[in-house]
Amino acid sequence: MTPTLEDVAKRAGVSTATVSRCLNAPEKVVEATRARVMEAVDALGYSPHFGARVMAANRTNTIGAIVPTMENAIFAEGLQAFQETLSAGGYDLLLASSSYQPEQEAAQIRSLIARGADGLLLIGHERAPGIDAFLAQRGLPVVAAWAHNAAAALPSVGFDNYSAMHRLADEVVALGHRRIAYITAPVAENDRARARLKAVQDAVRGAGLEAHGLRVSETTYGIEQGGDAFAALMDLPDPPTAVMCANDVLAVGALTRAHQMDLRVPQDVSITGFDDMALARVVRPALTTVRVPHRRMGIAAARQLISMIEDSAPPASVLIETSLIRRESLAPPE
Amino acid sequence: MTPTLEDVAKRAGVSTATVSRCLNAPEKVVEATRARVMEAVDALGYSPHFGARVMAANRTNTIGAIVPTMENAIFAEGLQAFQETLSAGGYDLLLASSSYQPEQEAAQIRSLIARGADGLLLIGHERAPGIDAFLAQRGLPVVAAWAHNAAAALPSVGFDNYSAMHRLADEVVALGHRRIAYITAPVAENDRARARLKAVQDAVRGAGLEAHGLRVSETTYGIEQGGDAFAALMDLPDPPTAVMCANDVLAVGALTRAHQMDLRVPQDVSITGFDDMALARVVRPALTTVRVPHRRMGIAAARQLISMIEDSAPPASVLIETSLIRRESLAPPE
DNA sequence: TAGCTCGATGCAAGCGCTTTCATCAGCTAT
DNA sequence: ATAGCTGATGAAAGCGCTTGCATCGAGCTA
Repeated sequence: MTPTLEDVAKRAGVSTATVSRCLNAPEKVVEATRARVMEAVDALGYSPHFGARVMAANRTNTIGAIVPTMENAIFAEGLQAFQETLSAGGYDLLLASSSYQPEQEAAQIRSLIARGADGLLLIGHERAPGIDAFLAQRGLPVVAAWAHNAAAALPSVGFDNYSAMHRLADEVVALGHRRIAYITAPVAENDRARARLKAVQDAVRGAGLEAHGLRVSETTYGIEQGGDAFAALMDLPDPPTAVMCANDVLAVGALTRAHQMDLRVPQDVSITGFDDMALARVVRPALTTVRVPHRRMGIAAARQLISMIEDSAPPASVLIETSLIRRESLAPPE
Repeated sequence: MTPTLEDVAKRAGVSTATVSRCLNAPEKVVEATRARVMEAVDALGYSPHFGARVMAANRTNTIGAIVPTMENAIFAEGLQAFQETLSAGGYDLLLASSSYQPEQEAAQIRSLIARGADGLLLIGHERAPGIDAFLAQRGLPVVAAWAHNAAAALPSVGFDNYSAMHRLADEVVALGHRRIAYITAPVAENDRARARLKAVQDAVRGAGLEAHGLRVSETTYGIEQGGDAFAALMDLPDPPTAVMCANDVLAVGALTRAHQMDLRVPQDVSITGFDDMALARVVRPALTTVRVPHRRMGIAAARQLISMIEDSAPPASVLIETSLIRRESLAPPE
C-alpha cells in the first residue's frame, strides 16, 4: 500500500500533526524534527493523498477551463500561457472542450465544479440558460476570456471584438472598397462572432454603402469551408472586391481558393483575417489581420483567477488591446 | 453552504446511505423512495463533494496528460480527440505541458499522480532518470503516445517515427537528389526527433551517398527558426537540392524563406515536412509530408487507458499507420 | 526558586462520502 | 398462525488529512 501520513509519523517518531505541518508550514517545526520527518518522507516515498487533502482543506488547487475546441490554434497559444501561469502559481489545469455547444459547456461546468475546481475559465459571455445563475449562486471565481464586455455577468479578460473588427472594416472602406463581403463563423451561441459581424455591418453602413448591401456568408470553422464560402461569393454577379473573414483560418481558406480560381490577391480581390495566427504570415500574400496578444491574455486570465481565489480579489475586468496588422492581402480595388 | 448528502437525506426523510445508493446504484432503491430523494437533490441543487468521494471510493475519474507544448498544432488535434473520448467515458482531463524539459515533466508526473489521476498519457519514451521506476512502482496505468516502441518500458500508442521518415527519405533519394540536408528539432531528450534523424541518415547512407555527407542543422521549434536554418544551409557552397524537415512547422518556415530568397520550390530546391498539419496544404507550393492520423491516435490512447483502468487490461501497444503525402514541394532536382 | 511566557508538539475532532452489516417489514409456504 | 425468506433501508465505521486547542518543557524575570 501507499504510505500514509501515519506511516511517516510512526517512522519519524512524531505525530501526524507534525508531519502535516512539516509539509504545509515548515516554519512551525523546529529544524531537527523537520529533518527527521523529511527523511522519513523520502524513505517511504510518501506523497499526500489528494482526496483526503481536498476533504480536509477544501481546496483542490485545480482550475478548470472550457474552450470551444483545442484543435484550432486560436485557443492553443492563450491556453498554453494560461497553463504555464497556473502551474507557476501551484495550480493544475482541468481542461474540457465544448465543441461550441452551450449544453455541453453547461455539463462541463457542472462536472468541473463537482470535481472541485477552485476557479473557472470560460470563453465569451454566452451561456446556456440558467448557467449564469448557477455560477453566481456557487460564488466560485469565474473569468470569461476572449471577449471584453463590461456589462456582462462575468468579469472579462479579453479584447473588444467589436471595435477591433470595426477598425479593420474602416480600413477596408477607406481604401475605396465598395462591394464588400464577410465570411463569418456561426453566430448563434457565439457572442464574439456576433460582435465581429455587427462591427462590419456598422462600418459598412456608416460609410453609406447600404445600397450595395454587405454580403454575409455563414460557415462552420475550417479551411475548406472558408474556401467554399469564398467561391460562392465570387461566383455571384457583381462579386465583391474585398472579402473580410471572421478569423485567419477562414481567410486562409479563402486565399487558397482564390489561387485555385486564378484570382490574384489583392489585385482581383482583397482578403482579411482576424487573430494573427502564425498561419497569417506564412501564406502568400501574407494576410492583413488583427493581432490578438493571446499569451498576454492567457497570463492575465490566470493571474486574475488566482488573485480572486487567494486574495478574494473582487472580480475585475481586463481589457487587452489588439492591433491592426497590415500585410499584402489588402489593397485598394483596381 | 453547499448542501451535503446529509441535507438531502434529511429533506427526503431517509438515511445518507439511501441517498448515496440513489446516486450510484439506483436499482438498489425502490422507485418511490428514489423519486423522493431525487426531488430533494434537485430542490437543494446538490452535487457530491469531489474530495469526499475520492476519499471514500479511491477513484478520481481523472486522467492526466503531459505534452511538450500545446501551442503548436502538432499535439492539439490528437489531444482534442483524446479529451472527447475521455469525456464520453466519464473521465476528465488534467493537462500539463513540459516545454520539452524532462525535469519539468517529472515534476508534472508527480503532481498529477498526487492529484489522484487514475491514468496518465505521456509523449514519447524518453523520461528523466528514475521516473520509469517510479511509474512502475506506482502501478498506475500509463500510455506513451506519438511514438511506437515495442521494447520500451511503457505501452505505446503511436506510430513508427523511424520507418515513416525513412520512407520519405527513400522517396527523396529515389527522385535523384544527391545533396540532401535535414533540419531537425533538438534531439536531446526527444526520442521522436532522434528516430526521424536516424531514419534520414540511414536512408542517405543506404543509398551510398555518404561521400557528400548529409548536412544536418538542429534548431528549436518555430517558423522563423526553420527559415533561419534553411537560409544557412542554402548559403553553403554546393547547397542541397532537397531540404527535409523534421516537421511541418520547420518546413513551412523553410518554404517561406525560400520565397524570400527568390528560390523556386521545387525547381531550385525541394522541401519536405512531417505531420501533415492543415498548414501543409495551405502553403504554396503545398508540402510533401507524412500524414499522421492524430485523431485516431488520440482516441486509441484514451480507449487503451480506460480499459487499463476499468478492466485492468494488460498494457498493450497500438501501432498507428502513417502515409506519405505527395504534393508539389518535392520533385526531382533540375 | 517560584511563576511566567512562549514555542514546539501532540490529541482528536471533523471534512462528506461509500459500503458493510444489521434490522425490519412484508411475503410465502407450511 | 408461524417460521423462514427476501429486498429495502438505516447505523456506523472508516478513508487520510488539517487544524484548533491542550500540553509540556525550557528559558526568563523578579
